[in-house]
Amino acid sequence: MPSVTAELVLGIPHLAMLPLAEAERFARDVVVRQYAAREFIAVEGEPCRGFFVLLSGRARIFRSGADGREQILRLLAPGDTFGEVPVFDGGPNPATVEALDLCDVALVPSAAFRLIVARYPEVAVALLGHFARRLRSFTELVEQISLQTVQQRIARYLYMTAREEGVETPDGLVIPRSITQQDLAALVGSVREVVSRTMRVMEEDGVVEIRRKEILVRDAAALRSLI
Amino acid sequence: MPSVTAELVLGIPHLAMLPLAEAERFARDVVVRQYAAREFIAVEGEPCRGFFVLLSGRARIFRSGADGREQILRLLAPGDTFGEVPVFDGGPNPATVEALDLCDVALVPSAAFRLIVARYPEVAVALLGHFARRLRSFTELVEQISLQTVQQRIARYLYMTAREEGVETPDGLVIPRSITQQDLAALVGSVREVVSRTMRVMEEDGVVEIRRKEILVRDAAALRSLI
DNA sequence: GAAAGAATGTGACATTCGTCACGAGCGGCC
DNA sequence: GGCCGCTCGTGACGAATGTCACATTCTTTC
Repeated sequence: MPSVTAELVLGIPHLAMLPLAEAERFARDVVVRQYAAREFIAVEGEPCRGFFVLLSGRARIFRSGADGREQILRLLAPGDTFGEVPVFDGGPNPATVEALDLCDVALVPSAAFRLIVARYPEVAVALLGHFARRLRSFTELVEQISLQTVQQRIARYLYMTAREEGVETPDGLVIPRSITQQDLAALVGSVREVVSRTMRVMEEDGVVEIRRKEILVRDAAALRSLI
Repeated sequence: MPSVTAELVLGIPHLAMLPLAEAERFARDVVVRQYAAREFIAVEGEPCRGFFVLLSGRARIFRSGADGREQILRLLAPGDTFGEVPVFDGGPNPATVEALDLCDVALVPSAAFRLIVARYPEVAVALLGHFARRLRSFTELVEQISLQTVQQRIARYLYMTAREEGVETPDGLVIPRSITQQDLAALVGSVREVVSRTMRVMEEDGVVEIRRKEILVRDAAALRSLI
């Protein structure tokens, strides 16, 4: 079991305001493990052992339906936490978490964490803020899947990603392609083929340019107007 | 401004464990108002004034898309609370809340509530549990809308409602029709016509019987197997 | 540098689902 | 009792989207 430092604990979003002594005590309970690409970090329906912090690598949280189709609920980047829900409602894991790359993951046991939450109101308030933001983003996701077309959802993804990760070039914003079309489809609630075709149409309209490893947003305003 | 008693405050789910003195102090900040059927209690995008408790009547939380279609996120019954999200993430209302009946609603101002949360860890923990359950149910909603057919979603609604509110009769469980087909459609992410037709099909298959004011579940097992 | 494995592009097709239009039933409300 | 408004039923239609099959391109591995 790798040893965990107090710095790592203080680096966990919800726990940044812990006193150092408490962080050191707490560090003894935290376990770090590495997961290979495609390995499951948590599985839907299984009992919860605690909540997780993604230290490095990327992962996806998804649910899968009867026919094998999947819906991604959230993509995880380093620093993100997940698995808080079952810690606080006592149920099983609501979804499956799968490593996309090689991932380092810290596991914070439920019991220790709940103690901290009850003792440090700042932690509880930080966590409430986190839950609130997550609920808000679920609201958006439901609206998009239910009320918007696939093209609108893809346009939104591209527009948002371009704003967050886009790199300026003479031709427009370049988005490094961080996920496959398969995953993009699962993210927007569709299937690979439809995503491929939809992006082609947007390319023919001169809005974007689909390249192998990146996407060039030629006309951000036009992209925005599709949403 | 109607006066509010400490008992009412202690009856609010998250606040049940407050000491009486605190509840009495807190009661002075709470405001009760009545809303007519169809009146908006909160509007998407507007700034948040606090969180609400539905004291009597029923209401729906929904988002509406460009074409006027609506997606219901949650149906509210007496005792339910809503509007907590913007209190804790600082954003505007994420959705619109509309009274279905004549409703009595208590408004708990943000500032007073946040103070209580910071001071009483039990309140914070209760609230975390509440948020966690809501996140879990959103997970279910997303999966259903994204991965299941309209028939499956309707079957699930009928099955769940029959279990919760159904009354045993010789012919099967009777569900009082508490919402219109329009609202049922908005709840499962579809449109009225499709809901009407789908329920007809289920009726022809002998699973349910659609009556004017109620729905009879003839064969609960068959209903379950449709999900 | 082959060979295997991913990821992607694309055509043809099936089906669900949403849209439009209209009629019927029921319940207030003067 | 008769006019309205709301809810519901239903047919016809079209569009969006999912399915299947297969070719192509790129990446990784041995």
